[in-house]
Amino acid sequence: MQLDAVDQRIVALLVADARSSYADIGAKVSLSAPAVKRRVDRLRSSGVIKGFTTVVDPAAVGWTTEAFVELFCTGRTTPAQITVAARRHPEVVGAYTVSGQADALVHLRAADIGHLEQVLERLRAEPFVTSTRSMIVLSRLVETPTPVPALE
Amino acid sequence: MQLDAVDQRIVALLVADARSSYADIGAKVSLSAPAVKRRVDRLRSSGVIKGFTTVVDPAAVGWTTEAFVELFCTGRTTPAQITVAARRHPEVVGAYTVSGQADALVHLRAADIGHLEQVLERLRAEPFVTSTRSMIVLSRLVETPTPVPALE
DNA sequence: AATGAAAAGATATGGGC
DNA sequence: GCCCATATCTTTTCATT
Repeated sequence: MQLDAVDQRIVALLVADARSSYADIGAKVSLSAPAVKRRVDRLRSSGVIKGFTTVVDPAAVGWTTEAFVELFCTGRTTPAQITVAARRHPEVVGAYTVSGQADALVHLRAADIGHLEQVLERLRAEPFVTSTRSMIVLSRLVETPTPVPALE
Repeated sequence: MQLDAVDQRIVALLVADARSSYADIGAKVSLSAPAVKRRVDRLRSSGVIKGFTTVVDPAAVGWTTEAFVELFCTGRTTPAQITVAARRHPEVVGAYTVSGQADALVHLRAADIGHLEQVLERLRAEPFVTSTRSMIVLSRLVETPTPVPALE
């Protein structure tokens, strides 16, 4: 789908605050509220906007530990297999196939180090995983949503 | 701040859809709309809820390339220095200090490989960076918000 | 301290143009 | 795309537990 400059600004405003009213957005992009809503509906149904979510402080909900784990897999492993395995574990918040030495990179959140160790054990028990290399997050410096070129 | 079971369910519902109405949430947690609003206000002001955002398909807004870059830094580098440097680049969507060989891990999104290369050059030009190791994302298998133990 | 009911104002949403 | 009408939602006030 092709986005014009107004669509991009609407998306950028919704990324900044998903609960903005259509009227507020409209005031900023010089459209009426119904016009904004129609664009947002179109952006949603076309898949540009995948949903609206809430940014939660992980520590506040009891998840204080975070890690990135490189997976080294057997030769015949497919991305689909990794996906299925990753989705089995609610602690996996991100998973990517990557270039370089590792085959995949998995982003984990866990309650504490004990929980993390347990998830790592479960991951390493997957039949296609030959080895892993973990980076435990010491501090989260930056974490932002996908930037949208806003064309201000 | 201490969250009770109802707070956790409210947070989980808002993570699933940040635009749910207070009445809808209230119907699911057996509270009136004003009661839900008061809890959400409290969760926001206490920092449990950091904000509401929109999940965008990066490809749809012109960002087709993604990478994770390990940074190796000089001995005297502080997390604050890395934070400042990372925030200078809008392509940095995540940055973390980590245990292991690397000092930091940076998550980048860029329009294309050329753009990514240019960002990498800028990162490597930071005075405290001694070397980098890049993993280019071949496919995004999983990407979900922080899970909230929902206690259903 | 937290809740529900009611009321007022703001917003969402569909139809007509 | 806009304007309008109505349904729904948000938010404040107030009384109750």
